[in-house]
Amino acid sequence: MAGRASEWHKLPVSLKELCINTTLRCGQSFRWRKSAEDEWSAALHGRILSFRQDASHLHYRAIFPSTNATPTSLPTPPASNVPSESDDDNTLGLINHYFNLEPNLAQLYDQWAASDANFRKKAPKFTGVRILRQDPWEALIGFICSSNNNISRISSMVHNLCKHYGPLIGHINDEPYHDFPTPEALAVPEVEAHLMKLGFGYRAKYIAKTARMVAEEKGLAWLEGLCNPESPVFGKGTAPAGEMEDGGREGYRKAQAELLALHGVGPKVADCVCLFGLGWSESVPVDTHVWQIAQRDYKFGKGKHASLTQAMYVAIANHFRKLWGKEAGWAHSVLFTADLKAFSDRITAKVEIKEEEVLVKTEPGGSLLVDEVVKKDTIKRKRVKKEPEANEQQVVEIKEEVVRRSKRSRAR
DNA sequence: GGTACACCTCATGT
DNA sequence: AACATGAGGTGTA
Repeated sequence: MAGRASEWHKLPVSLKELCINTTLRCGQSFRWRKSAEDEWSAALHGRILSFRQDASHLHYRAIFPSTNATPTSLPTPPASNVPSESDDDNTLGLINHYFNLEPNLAQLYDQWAASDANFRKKAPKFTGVRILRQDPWEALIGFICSSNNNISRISSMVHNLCKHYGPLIGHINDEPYHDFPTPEALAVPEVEAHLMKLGFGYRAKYIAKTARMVAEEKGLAWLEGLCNPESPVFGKGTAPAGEMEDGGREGYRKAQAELLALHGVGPKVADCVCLFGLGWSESVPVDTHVWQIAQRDYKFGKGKHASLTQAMYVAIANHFRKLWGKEAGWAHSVLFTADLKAFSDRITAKVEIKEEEVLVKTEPGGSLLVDEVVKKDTIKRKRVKKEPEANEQQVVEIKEEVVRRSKRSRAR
């Protein structure tokens, strides 16, 4: 049963300022599900949020539980952030906060482009990538799941956490949507064995330990206290965030250092939590992917036995901070996204179209090519041949072949 | 301090 | 069909 208030509203936003199709899929959040064509939904702050976007507007809808039950883990946004206008539940305030809509993104892109030729070259096809302001606890657990893992599996693991340990908020198309579980919910003794059974592998122990540590020892207030004071968990901050240095501001360095005490949290995961959950925009998480970018485009580690040591990690992060400044983590995320194979169609767009044309031409029977991104580096190509005359079974033959992206341009 | 190596699981390539 | 590799790493020796 759909809860209260499910009309669509809209907010004027250009695609250069926010592109949800990129931002919600680039691996900073693992919660968003496709609820319809060009529609993304997730349970957040005790409601189901859905988004669509066109060239001029972000369209949104909030569905609340039919019962006026107790609010979930996160506090209701303070009234100071309410832009008024029939927004008594402050969904608009939540959206402004979550999408981090305050900064002028086009201006930031210009700034990063001005100081970096590589950014200038790569960024134009990946405009509108915004750093989300996610809940710190959710970001922490999500990125603990990310070690030695890929986006599609991380997403399904996070989905499982919500499904088994998070409060049910509502349904869309009979699909249940759960909010993210609290630390307490994940601190119960059965969690580790259960997650193990759910296929979390060695991360089951990390999650169980970290949940207990936060729930019983450090407290959620400790985690939220690591936030950038200019960008607290919700609302507008007042306190200054400190002076920028090579290694980042003091608050960032402290947050990163404290997070390292948690099980399953190394430098990379800590930096992801800092950037995506705590509002420290200078945090530059260096994973194998960024390491490759640093080698390929910024001449790092070209030596013989170059490996991503701790020293190398810091050197790369510092280099990017010096290059792009206070929002280095943001700029880095744009380049990271540009390198994601799930988006590689944007790089090879022209080639793809040519291939299709050729294939259609060479098959006079009239065939349809449907490329869909199945996983990060593969696409599933369906060739659907249709009978010349229509009968009840239109699709006579469906061939599926899975091919590597990189090889495709040469194949055929 | 820097370097191997194991670690759960899943998908893909050989 | 078994085996290796890598996936947005971390903990340990």
